[in-house]
Amino acid sequence: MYVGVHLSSTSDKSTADKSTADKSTAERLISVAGEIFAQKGHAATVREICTAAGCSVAAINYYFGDKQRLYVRCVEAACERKQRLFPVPQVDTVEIDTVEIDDDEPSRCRLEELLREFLRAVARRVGSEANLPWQNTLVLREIITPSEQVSQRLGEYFRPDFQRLDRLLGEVLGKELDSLALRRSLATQILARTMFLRTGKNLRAMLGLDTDENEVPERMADEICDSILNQIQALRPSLRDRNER
Amino acid sequence: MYVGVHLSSTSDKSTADKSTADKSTAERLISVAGEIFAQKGHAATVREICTAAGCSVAAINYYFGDKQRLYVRCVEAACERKQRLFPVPQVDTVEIDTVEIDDDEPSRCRLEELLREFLRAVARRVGSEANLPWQNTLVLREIITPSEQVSQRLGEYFRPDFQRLDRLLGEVLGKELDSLALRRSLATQILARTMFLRTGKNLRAMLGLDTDENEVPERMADEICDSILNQIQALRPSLRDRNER
DNA sequence: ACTTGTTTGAAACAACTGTTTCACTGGTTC
DNA sequence: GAACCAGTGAAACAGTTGTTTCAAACAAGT
Repeated sequence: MYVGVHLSSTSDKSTADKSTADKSTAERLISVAGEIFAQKGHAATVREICTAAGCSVAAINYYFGDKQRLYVRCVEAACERKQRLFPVPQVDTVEIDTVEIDDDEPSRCRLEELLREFLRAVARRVGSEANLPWQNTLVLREIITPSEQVSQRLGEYFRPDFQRLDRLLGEVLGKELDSLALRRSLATQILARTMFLRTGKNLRAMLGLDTDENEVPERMADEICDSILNQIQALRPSLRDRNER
Repeated sequence: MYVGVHLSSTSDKSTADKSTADKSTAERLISVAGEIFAQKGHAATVREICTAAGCSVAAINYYFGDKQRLYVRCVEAACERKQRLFPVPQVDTVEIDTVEIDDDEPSRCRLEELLREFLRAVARRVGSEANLPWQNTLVLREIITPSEQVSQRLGEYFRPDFQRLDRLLGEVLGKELDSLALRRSLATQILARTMFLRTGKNLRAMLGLDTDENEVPERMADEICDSILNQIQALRPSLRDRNER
């Protein structure tokens, strides 16, 4: 019977993933299974996973208990790797609190640069397919058709970053513009355009469009950030008039 | 041996779908299989499909040849139903061509209203979960992990609508602002925020956010349209100065 | 009634599914 | 050496998979 203690020796290896070599069997299983699960979902079979990982079928039950728990572990590993490889810049709340919220121009510029760095970080996380070949696909699958066991765990991964974005938007808006509805509207727009960094590639391929040069995540993040800041600017009549000199 | 001529009698039934009653076996199979495929992907089994459809397992091979071709038929049926139930307003090119492209205010208003109607239509298509319980999910699955046989067929369904959006954006921009890069940028933004009408629901549920009242597709389409028009407006310095009186 | 072609249900098919068992490594500790 | 133990491979397990077969049911035309 599986008791679930074998993985304690593998999770502390903080080295980057080598290509299916010199990794432990459990690590190889996760990366190989993650890729196959991303492609085929639950239709992936334990035999093709183990053949690709170069081990016998007994390994899955030995290390993870059963196929379902291997799948859950793959999603968790995907989130962990996304966060570790592309960490969101920690918004120092102290730094924010010391900034005066009124129309002080340089402090607002500082806040806008923080938002830009944040958007670049999450754009890198979603858009860099080379470093995350299957992780984003697997997470996207769970977003479209959530399974009970995984979705709440995914929520725990997303929530802190979302709250950070929400707080950041509130600071950029300033106290006379800030409102829950406006923050949600802007955050929704950001989430949508960020997710499209991943889904848009396939959609463009379907439409037969040439993959444009905006593929670089930072480039797209800047476009999103400029768009958001312009929309906020348009809501600030006093500042706009000042710039219209 | 399956010869693929049985469906000719079912495709001309243009009535709306009744709930698994009085429909032909092939139609019941498509709607039931579509729902199960949307939930479980290719992990769905022919037996659970046929049990839900109330027929024997032989029916799938009799009407569709095999499971894979039933799946392809489900995706096609999803696209057909989406287009039939929520048709995109046919932009009358004659009407557009007769409109002068210069800064004539009422004609530009007319073009912007055409864009708004277009965005509302595609928002209804993507956002109305009551009338399309599984169709959008199935199509989204194929966008994230495209299969060779289906993706090009999906492209043929999407392309005319996308080209119509592209043309419409060019007209709204006007000849002095229009450019391929700008059109693509705006179209990308629109596609992203439209797709999020569907994916955002699950994401909000994961984040524990209360489902806001903006769920109404038209409401969201108007928000997108206003945002797009404002961004275009910001690029038109002459007009903005005129409105700043 | 008889023939015709279409549709269905039950059973059977081989192949494959996830999981378990068990013998057997290779290494460590007494 | 002997005893231990995490880790592995090969085989076997019962159950399920997609597909096929075949006889029966059915409606329609002659």
